[in-house]
Amino acid sequence: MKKLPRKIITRVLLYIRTLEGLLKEKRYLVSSKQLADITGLSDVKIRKDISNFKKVGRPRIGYKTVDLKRTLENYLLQNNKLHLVIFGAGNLGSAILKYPGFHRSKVKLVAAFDASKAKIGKMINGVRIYPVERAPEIIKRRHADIGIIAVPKERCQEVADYMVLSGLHGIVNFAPCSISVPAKVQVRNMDFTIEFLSLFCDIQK
Amino acid sequence: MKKLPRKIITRVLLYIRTLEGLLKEKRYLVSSKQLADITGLSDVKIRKDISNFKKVGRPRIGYKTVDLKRTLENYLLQNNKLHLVIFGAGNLGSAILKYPGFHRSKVKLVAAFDASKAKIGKMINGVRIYPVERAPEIIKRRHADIGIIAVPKERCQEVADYMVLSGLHGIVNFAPCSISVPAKVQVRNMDFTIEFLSLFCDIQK
DNA sequence: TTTCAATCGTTCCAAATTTCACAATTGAAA
DNA sequence: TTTCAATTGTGAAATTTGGAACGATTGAAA
Repeated sequence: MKKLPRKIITRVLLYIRTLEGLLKEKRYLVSSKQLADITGLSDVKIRKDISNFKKVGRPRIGYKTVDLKRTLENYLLQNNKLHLVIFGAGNLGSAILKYPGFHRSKVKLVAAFDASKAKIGKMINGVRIYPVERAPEIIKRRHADIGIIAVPKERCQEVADYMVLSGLHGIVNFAPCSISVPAKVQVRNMDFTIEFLSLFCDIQK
Repeated sequence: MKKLPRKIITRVLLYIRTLEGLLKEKRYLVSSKQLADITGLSDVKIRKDISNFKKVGRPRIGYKTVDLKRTLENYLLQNNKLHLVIFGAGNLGSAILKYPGFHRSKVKLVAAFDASKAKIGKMINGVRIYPVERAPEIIKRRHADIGIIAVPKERCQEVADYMVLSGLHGIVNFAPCSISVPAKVQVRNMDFTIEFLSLFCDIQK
């Protein structure tokens, strides 16, 4: 299948999260209109996103929650599991380690790395903290795909370089700074302050 | 000036953050190409974003860092300061309270609210934790603009309702769930897991 | 059985966004 | 002084995204 734009992928993941929620409430049928009400998106957009996969809805009825979820997951994740590692086990790192995200079965944080001797060997939410030097070895052994940066921004580029060296192909950067990496490595930046201010600008006018 | 689309606003905030960094390194001139290298965006896009404001660059020379930063800030923030409150002072809430974002002078977290008796009265990073019931009063007194949701998702909608009731016009939701609010209230969702998985999908193909 | 209302899937069009191409400007070097 | 290379700013083309319209399908009700 053709590669989908990031925007659609992100929305589809939101649908999957929403479908998980509906399943917990034992709602086994759902229409694009209902999904639209929950997510705040338009029903047409949702149908169009879904139609990128295969015909799975039935007119007049809607979608079977279970089937739709499975269809979206199959196309997007293809039975693969995401193995994450995190650099930095401070306040933010610990919070991410304990983040109760959806889709536990597909996403697993497999190791944390920290420079502080005092933290090495400790566990947070079932994940062991290792010295940074062991990152290349552990990343290879655990087949980690993506690394999270949760270190102070002064260390950000240095850690990013080390992540690339260790063989990671994706980086989610929570530090409020830009990093420079080879083109083959994908980066997502999560700067809280930029989000706050951008919302602020929106509501000002 | 005409209201800019959110995408441009977000990028301009990134430029401001970048310019702050350059100033710290005493770099007083910068070209769109250099900004492009740092941020990973294209130089044309950067010039076009900047041209929404006023002519501030000089051909062959580039932009004066200080002037460009001031211009962007003036148009976007207009000397206003952002007052934030946060609901939930658990792991994630504490991490946000300690987040070392840029632009400290314009962004201030003024109060935290938590349901746990044990936390009331404590301070985190200079911010006092209050009982949730005092939110409406404190939000009005401190002129808070935006509220952050950092509570478990089971409490998410309930807290969102309370935030709207308290007079907030913007919500940044860190819980992995959707919330329903009146149209006048703007919401930004920050679901870490969706970010991780969306990056994962990108690097898979 | 026929009609009807709800809903999906899709085509076409409009709007937003990005990229391209290039004229205009400017300091530096010949 | 003249030329040149670097850089800005911008109009137009290209691409992407979102929305409107609508035919097709389907179970329910008359």
